[in-house]
Amino acid sequence: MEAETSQHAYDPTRYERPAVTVDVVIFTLINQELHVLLVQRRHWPFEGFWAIPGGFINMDESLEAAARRELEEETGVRDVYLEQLYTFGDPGRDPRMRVISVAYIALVRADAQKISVSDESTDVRWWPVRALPDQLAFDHEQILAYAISRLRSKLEYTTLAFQLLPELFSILELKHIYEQILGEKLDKGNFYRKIKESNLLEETNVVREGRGRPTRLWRFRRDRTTDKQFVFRWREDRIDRNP
Amino acid sequence: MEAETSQHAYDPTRYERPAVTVDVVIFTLINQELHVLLVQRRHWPFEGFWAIPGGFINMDESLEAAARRELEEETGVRDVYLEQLYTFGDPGRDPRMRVISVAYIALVRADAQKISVSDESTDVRWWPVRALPDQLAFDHEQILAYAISRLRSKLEYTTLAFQLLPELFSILELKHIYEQILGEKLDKGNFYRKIKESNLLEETNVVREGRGRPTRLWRFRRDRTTDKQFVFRWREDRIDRNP
DNA sequence: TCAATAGTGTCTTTGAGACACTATCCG
DNA sequence: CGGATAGTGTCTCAAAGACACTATTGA
Repeated sequence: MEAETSQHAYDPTRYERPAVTVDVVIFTLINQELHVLLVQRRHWPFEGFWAIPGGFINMDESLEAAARRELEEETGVRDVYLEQLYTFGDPGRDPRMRVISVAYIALVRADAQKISVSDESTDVRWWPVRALPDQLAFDHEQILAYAISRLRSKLEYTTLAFQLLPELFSILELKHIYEQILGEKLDKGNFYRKIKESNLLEETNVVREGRGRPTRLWRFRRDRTTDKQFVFRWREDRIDRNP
Repeated sequence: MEAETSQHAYDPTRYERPAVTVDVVIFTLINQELHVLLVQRRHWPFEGFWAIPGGFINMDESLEAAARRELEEETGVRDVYLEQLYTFGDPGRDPRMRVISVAYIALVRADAQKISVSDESTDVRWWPVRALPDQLAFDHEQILAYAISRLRSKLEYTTLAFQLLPELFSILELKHIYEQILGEKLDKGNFYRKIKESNLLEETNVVREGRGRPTRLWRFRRDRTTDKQFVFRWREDRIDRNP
């Protein structure tokens, strides 16, 4: 219950209030590799450090709306997969004041992220998750680590990976993504089998030529951008511990 | 990143701030049935409605510490399983002001909850989740529904069920809990097999007499109260959608 | 003895994984 | 033809489920 813990009425306005921000961990795939968007801070504290993009919530918008606003401000992208990750609120995580940060994960399609992130500005960058900056601002290392771990575990039992792919892709490309993110090699035959059995993909007539035998391209069946259906599961074992 | 969205420095203090509360959905098992603790509101808004216990955070305590404080205030119980659920922050969910609520789930052992919840006070009650009040205060129906769904899905792939059990219990009791919470009958033989293979339980010499053949009692192997090891998984399929 | 509850054994089916095989392109 | 990449078929083994069986108590 809110604003009332014991038997008497409370005056909630007399409480000191923390600041509330929304931070968005934005993932995309660049050259088949998982990247995350970070911004470089220009002021104290943590001046020069890289940080997860975010900002204060407005009093009239929902948390998710705030996350979408931040996302669009940073990348110009809308209608992407967005999910609340966790809320971080330890005292002292920001030296200026008490800040509660509601962290979100966003998945941006591989072909969409080109639109965004103006190339000339050096203070916003896609970082490969395998080679992140040594130190991040605030407790953002912890947030990012948790985001990556959650993404990994969710990919194992959801269709989330499709959110990262372009409209058309080959099955072996998809396999590659899974390998990237799970960090292990998968068997080609078994992958073909499972993905076909799942019936989540739709064959197209499009074929892409390459060095060897040309590849058939496929697309994800349902409305991709906002799909939250959790159907396909590559592997059974996954763990999502709290940070 | 916090307190800085664009290129210039911000004065964060000029932002209006929401109130931040922590709500704790406290589960326990009474007569083998899942119950949740609710408190009845005595003041506007939602006077007379039942609500999830919670309260404002102090400026010098972490979110989890606030949740533990609330939990102890309501039930007198410490050292229980506690996990952050989700953060609810839609504008208008509290008519008095903008409130961000960080919701937690707590699991209280079956034999512990007797200590708590003074019987004479009618404004704090354990409610069976199968027969909850029609309407709850604020958006607490949504919070509670999500908590139950999360609990269900987590029980399927974690050892969380043990957190609800007393120190000693029989395997068929454990099976009963799983059936209760999953809402389906499980095969006795298969349950015995899986639970033994998991090696999570430790046989005791204690035997409980009943109507038929006496039952051997078991205990959970590791430090139970704070154990977060996710090892035993009754079934593979689980889904945890956002609320 | 039987009713009641506890606990075990075993057969069948499913599905994951390993891995060898075939297919189609370019040169 | 051979190298390269795409895609298929099939065997094995382990785990899940169904279900029949045995065990131990009290009345």
